[in-house]
Amino acid sequence: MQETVLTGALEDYLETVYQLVQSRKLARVKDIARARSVRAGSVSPAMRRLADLGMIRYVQREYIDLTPLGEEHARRILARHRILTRFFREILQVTPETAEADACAMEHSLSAEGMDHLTRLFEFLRVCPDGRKFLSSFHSCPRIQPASAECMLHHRDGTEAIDGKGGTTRSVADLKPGQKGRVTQVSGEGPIRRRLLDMGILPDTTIELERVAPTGDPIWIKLEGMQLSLRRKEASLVSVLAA
Amino acid sequence: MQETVLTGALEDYLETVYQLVQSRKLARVKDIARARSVRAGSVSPAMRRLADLGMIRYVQREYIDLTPLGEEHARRILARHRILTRFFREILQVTPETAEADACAMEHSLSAEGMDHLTRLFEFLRVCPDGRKFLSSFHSCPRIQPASAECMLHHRDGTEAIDGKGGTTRSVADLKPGQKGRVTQVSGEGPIRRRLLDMGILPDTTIELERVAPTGDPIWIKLEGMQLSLRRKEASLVSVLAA
DNA sequence: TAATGTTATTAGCTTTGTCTAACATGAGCG
DNA sequence: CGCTCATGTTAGACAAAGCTAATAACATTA
Repeated sequence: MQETVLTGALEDYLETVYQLVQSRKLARVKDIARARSVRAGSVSPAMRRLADLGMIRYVQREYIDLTPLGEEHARRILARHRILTRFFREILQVTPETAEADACAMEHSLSAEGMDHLTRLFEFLRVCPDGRKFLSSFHSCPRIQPASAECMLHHRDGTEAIDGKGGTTRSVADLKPGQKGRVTQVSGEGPIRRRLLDMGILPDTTIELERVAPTGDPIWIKLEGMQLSLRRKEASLVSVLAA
Repeated sequence: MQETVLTGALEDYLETVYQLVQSRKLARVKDIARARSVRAGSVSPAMRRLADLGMIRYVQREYIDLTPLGEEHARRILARHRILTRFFREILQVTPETAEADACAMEHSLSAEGMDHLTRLFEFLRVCPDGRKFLSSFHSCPRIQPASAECMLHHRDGTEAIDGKGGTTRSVADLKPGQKGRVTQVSGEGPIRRRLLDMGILPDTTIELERVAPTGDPIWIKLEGMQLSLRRKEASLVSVLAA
């Protein structure tokens, strides 16, 4: 009954124990090992540690039982897991396996505040009419699931909306050296899009064109204080609002 | 130049090195240690491992430099960090420090697919008119920032919307033993709301009322195959659509 | 009762990542 | 030239998690 804190791995064990106790009324070392894809030899010491923390009642070689404290923790972790999985699946629409894996990784690290606000976002998207409308236009966007061309129009509208008082939208490739622009949209698909995002090019970041190679092809930009070089083809996919 | 993979900690070091090189043109062990809040003695071996992985050029006692490979990795990690931070701050509106901490924890574990879809969601919310409209109603909701009562109306509408063909909405406290309901809304604030969420009570989960104590106060429910007990006061905050 | 098989525990080893404390190196100064 | 100080490196310890292999404790079966 120490006053140490649960590590991620211990939280996982606790969650597993809870699920086993719920589903088949008993948790044995062997089942826990199988559920967590770990050898039995790793489970015993983990159980001892959980017992030291006052989370489980653990008499060697007998069945494992949660204390009220452990049950409370386990439920909290499981609830986190569930809402994260649902967020990834229902809102972001990633594949179920990825959703599961990402939820697993996040459930131990996300702050209470982040979790709380994410939950509110989730509820809002599912419950509020604005949210539901948004969600359906998000999910039907060709960028996520090829469907209608409607969304591209939205994007064009969006540019206007960000724009506000009618600045000129152009691509980074059309800026002149020394000119700055605020990113309104990153087009492109697949690896090329990923590359642009990997460089930190996102809506509402400011880009300054530093210089253009004599041939016109590699283009050097400055972004959040960093120099980067872009192919002309890449640069043309980034829409900016000249500032 | 091994073919091992970067661990989370090494990614953090790499990110730090990149930022130091960018901001002050040189990365020394001491600066890295300070930036990461570790002792210098922990940095040296980490640098050696990064060098083994071909991420940095590292001559002992001299300044540290990124290889093109390392630079690519660092940029990707940093971009993840930035978009996660922005998502937490701008979309979820958590406090800046929490946003930073949560982004830090997630940047190493989130899958490429999850990251990609999250980025699209972010862009959509910032660029698409539906998204922008939704976002502003989300942010002005009294549950996030006490403001107008407008959102509660939305919620009421939302219930209708989830409802669809006009079932009866009531609170869990009003169900009869054996009756089931689908959660449409979780009201309440602060710890009591947190407790309900910690038990896994979310929109669109199914709850069955198992039994009610003779006095009427503790209420036992079944949720995702688990038995839970609720105070009457808590149960009355959960709206369900009788199924 | 003895033999066999399943399950749990333990001991010993590995990796990662941290710490402290001792030691090394080089720069600047007296 | 040699001292001192800031900075880097190394060695040794420790904790968390995992693995394997040996052993212990039951349970079943012959």
